[in-house]
Amino acid sequence: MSTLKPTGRRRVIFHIDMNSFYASVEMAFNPDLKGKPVAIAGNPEERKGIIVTSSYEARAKGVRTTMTVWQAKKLCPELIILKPNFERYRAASSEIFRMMSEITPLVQPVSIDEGYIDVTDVEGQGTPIEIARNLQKRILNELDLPCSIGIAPNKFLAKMGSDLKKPLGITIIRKRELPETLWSLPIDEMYGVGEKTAEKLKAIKIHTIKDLAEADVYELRQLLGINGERLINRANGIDNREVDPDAIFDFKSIGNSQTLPYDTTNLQEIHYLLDKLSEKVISRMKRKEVVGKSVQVMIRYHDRKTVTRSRKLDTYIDEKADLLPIAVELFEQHWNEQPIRLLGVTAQHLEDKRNVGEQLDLFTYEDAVKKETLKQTVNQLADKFGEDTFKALPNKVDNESNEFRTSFQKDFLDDFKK
DNA sequence: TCTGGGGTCCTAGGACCC
DNA sequence: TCTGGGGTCCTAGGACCC
Repeated sequence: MSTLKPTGRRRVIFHIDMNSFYASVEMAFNPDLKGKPVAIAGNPEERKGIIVTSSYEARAKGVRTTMTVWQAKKLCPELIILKPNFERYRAASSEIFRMMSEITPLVQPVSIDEGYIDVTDVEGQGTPIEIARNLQKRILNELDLPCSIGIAPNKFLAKMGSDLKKPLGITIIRKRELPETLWSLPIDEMYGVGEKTAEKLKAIKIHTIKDLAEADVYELRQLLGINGERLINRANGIDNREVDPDAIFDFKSIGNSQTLPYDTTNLQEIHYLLDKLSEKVISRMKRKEVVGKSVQVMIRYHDRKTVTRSRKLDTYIDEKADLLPIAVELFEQHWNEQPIRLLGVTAQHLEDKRNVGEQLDLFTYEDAVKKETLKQTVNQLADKFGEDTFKALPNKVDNESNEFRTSFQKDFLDDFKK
């Protein structure tokens, strides 16, 4: 019994990818930087300073994302290093997405600097290539920012396409041209294949996307689980995912983490950081009007070994007074007393506050009724067994009252549904 | 002197229920 | 008294992406 998706329909999807986005925004903001090696680094002075983005001039000298600042400077002594300016990037980003949404409402932002649009049903704006050229020109002329665009019948191919020509490229990937456009690429360059998967694939003689496209489904399922099947499909140009404009609204977790300036075992510092992180998480939750039902703490030790510990809650929370004690408790229960490099606090199982509002009331009401009923039950049982027997048989009472409570809950919920 | 901070999705084992 | 197997939830970890 499988329900077939409405396939067969040819779609035209763009993937728009901004070229070295943060560095480009800085250059647009300060044209003196143009033509120079520029890099954006997390915290340029501290040990945790790593390169987040760099200009093409810096890349030419070997500067790469995730390098430490001191490594990058060794390769390129004249490198201009800037602190990230997120307000600037967010402002530029929302302008870009606004321009996309003037083409079609089917815009799906993926991150601050990339997104998909579905132009299948766009009319009166020219051919897909013309639409892409106009969008690219507009972003360049009005914002002074370069981007690359991939045009394809699905998201995966569009994504691969936008990666092929940088900066300022437009690449069309047609399904019938896969052997020429995609298959010759090494397996590491495929979206969805990271370091670990590439290693596993190479071990069974899969080196190019073509090798993957022709691989045995059963063998790959053994090796990579469901992902193996998916990767084979993608290598063959199959990807039915829709462009979903609402995807950004149902996020599933909100977390903040921070690497300490030095490894520590100092409880005061640790508590201070947990407090700060919890505060950030809560303030973001409030801004997005969500509540969470589970809390996770992440501890990274000196040797980068990372543990996560989480707890599911009975109720939804969105107050620091509720979050912080749980975070602290989780930390204290699971810290092995080794020096700590990084701490993180995350709220999970998020729900829209408005959707949960009624449920919150229901829970409170239910709890109240439950307590009252339990009291009655206990009294009834005391009557039934006699006060003395009752006290002597706590287990029996617990079982009886639990059974009663369970059946009561069912009735209550059934009633509520009507 | 190596390696940040924000996420999503998948897997696997144990508990628990039927 | 001895017993199978499926489904779901919870927790922890890992892979991947930008």
